[in-house]
Amino acid sequence: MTHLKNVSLSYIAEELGVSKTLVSMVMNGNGDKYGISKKTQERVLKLAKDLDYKPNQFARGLRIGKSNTIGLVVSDISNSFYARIARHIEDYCSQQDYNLIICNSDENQEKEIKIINNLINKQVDGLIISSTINDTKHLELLNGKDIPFVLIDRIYRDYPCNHVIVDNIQGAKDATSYLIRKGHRNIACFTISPKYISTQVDRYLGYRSAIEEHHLHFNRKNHEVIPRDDIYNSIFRIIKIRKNNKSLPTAIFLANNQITLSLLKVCSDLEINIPEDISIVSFDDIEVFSFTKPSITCVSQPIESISQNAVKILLELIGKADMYKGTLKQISLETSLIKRHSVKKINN
Amino acid sequence: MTHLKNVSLSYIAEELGVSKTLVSMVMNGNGDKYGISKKTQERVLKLAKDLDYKPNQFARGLRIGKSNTIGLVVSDISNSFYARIARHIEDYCSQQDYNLIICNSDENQEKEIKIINNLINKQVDGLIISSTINDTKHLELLNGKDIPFVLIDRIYRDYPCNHVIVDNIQGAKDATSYLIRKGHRNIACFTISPKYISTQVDRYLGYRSAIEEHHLHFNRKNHEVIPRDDIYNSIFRIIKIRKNNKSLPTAIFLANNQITLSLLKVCSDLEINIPEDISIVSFDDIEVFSFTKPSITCVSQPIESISQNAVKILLELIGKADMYKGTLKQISLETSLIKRHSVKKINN
DNA sequence: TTAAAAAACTAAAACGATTTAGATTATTTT
DNA sequence: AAAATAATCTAAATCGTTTTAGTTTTTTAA
Repeated sequence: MTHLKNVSLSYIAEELGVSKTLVSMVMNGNGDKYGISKKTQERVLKLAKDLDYKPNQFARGLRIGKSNTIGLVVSDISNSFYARIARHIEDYCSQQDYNLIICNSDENQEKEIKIINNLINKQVDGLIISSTINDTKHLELLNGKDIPFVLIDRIYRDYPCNHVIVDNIQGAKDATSYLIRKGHRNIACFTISPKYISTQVDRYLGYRSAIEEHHLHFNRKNHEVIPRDDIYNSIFRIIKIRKNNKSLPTAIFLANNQITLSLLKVCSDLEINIPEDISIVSFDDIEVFSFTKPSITCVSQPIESISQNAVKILLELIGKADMYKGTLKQISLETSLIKRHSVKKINN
Repeated sequence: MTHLKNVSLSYIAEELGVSKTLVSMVMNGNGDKYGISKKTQERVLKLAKDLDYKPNQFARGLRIGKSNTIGLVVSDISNSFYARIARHIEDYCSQQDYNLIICNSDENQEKEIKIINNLINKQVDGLIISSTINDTKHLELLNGKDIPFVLIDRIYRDYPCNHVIVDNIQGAKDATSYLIRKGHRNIACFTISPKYISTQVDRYLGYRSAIEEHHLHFNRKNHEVIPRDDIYNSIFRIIKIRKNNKSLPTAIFLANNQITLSLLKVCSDLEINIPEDISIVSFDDIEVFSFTKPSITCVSQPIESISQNAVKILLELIGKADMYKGTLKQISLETSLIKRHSVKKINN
């Protein structure tokens, strides 16, 4: 393979004795539209193929203002939930000839702002964001620059925009109701900080609503917000104190998979048995949950559907920005309760 | 925030009544070098900041031929091992102002070729690849086009190039020797297809070398290659037959984490207890392994170091391609054996 | 045979940055 | 005050596409 200088439109045009306009038209499949003769089209296509011509994306992007790249912003791609989301998003993107730039915000607001600016700067055609930010300035920025985006997983109650989420309220309600049906009356709920994140708010709401609908006593002290940067220790403290007090709940609804993992360790360290001493239901179905002893009953999110819908909406927005301007695409998907072995039936 | 037309160099230049050459120089931090007066530099910087000027990356890329983007090719980003690799690679990249495009090959050779072509086409500045391909044509292509790349995880014995791997032979040897030291004499080894992948070859070699060094009887039948697309069933069959035959080994060295996960299920389904009936040591330390009952003894790879070294080498190559031409950067890192509870001591 | 219509093609501008090769202006030197 | 030098700054080409507004050539119609 000889190492030719980069093959450009002009080079092909020169070789064939035609204009680069013509070559461009043919290469973009518009030969017929512009009335280029079949014979010429074939000549162009043939040479382009022989020379392995690849249009320069910088030049193309400069001219038409599109990068065919979208950005994905999540807190941590190594978190199994986001890893699977990312995997499916990449699949759907690549099917549509889009590439995916993945960035991690680490639940750090300034970092996320930086990332979004960087992605704008990189001229991504659109963004899929699971945002950790408390306000909506970043979204206003995107709207101001007419850059399409879709929120996933987490949303803003008072700033409507395109999103694909899961019905967290219902999911949490299902989980809690299941515990109630199994005879539990004293059920705690652990959410994770920062507490403004919509998923955590909604899951708490769902938990609470199940408690109330079943006319159980609602005890404010049964809700704990676990600080994200010290999960194990804070759970350890909470459980230890309650154990000493003999005030352990009979069941806990865990609104986040990281909390659940730490709780498992804590229980093992404090010699508390699941589900004999405490029953648990977790949000998210991560791989680990089917391998633990006992395996964990949990609320499963339709990861593939979240991903597919997010990409679909985003690409539609990118394709015809004006057409969708003003319309909102908001999707809320159902969760499903996966019953395993972390819940014990109690007879009252 | 008024929605200005995109701010360009020329716009800033016009506003200030200077040339865009000057603005470009200042914006690239070359004001002093080209003798632009401090006062002018400040004026430029100030206005650029006020207008939130962001250089157009297409234009810049077109001119200087750099995208500040690198591509990462792995088989599956949702696999916890690669998810963590990706996470660290993204960290190091973003620290150096590079973005990361992640692609999944699905262990499909044609797909990987397509991906690499697409990434070349996208003008990535370099690639980090964990390749699934059997030959090296794709690498020759990259070399032909002078696109720097670094292989991770998997390499080609007879096609030397830059790489960062782990000493798989030693890791497997450590694992197997540990089993031997625990009194095991009949040790099987399960690797995963495709069998040409260097990691699997090397781990088998390490296993074998431990057996031989300890003067144990080497039994060819103790090595099984599990087909990647039917892991559970094929392990099920193997174990079931051996169980019926009473020819189960006392221990198995599992050269891949997916095999281990399936084996756990199989053992549970066939009511074989680990480590009482069979001891196991796995390659890779994935999160699950500390949560299973029993927890899994395994060979852990230094994921952060692999990632960091790969990025470091790649960025050096990108920076000064000619300087490194001909030199090879090859790094082999040490693994460590993490002792948990999946191995039983046997008294002979 | 010539004008009109249709078919096939093209020149040149534009996108927005970088960079080369100079031009202008200010300051020193003699 | 003229010449030399230093300090600032700039015009224009360039990267490789796409696209607008044509032009040229061929065919058809009268």
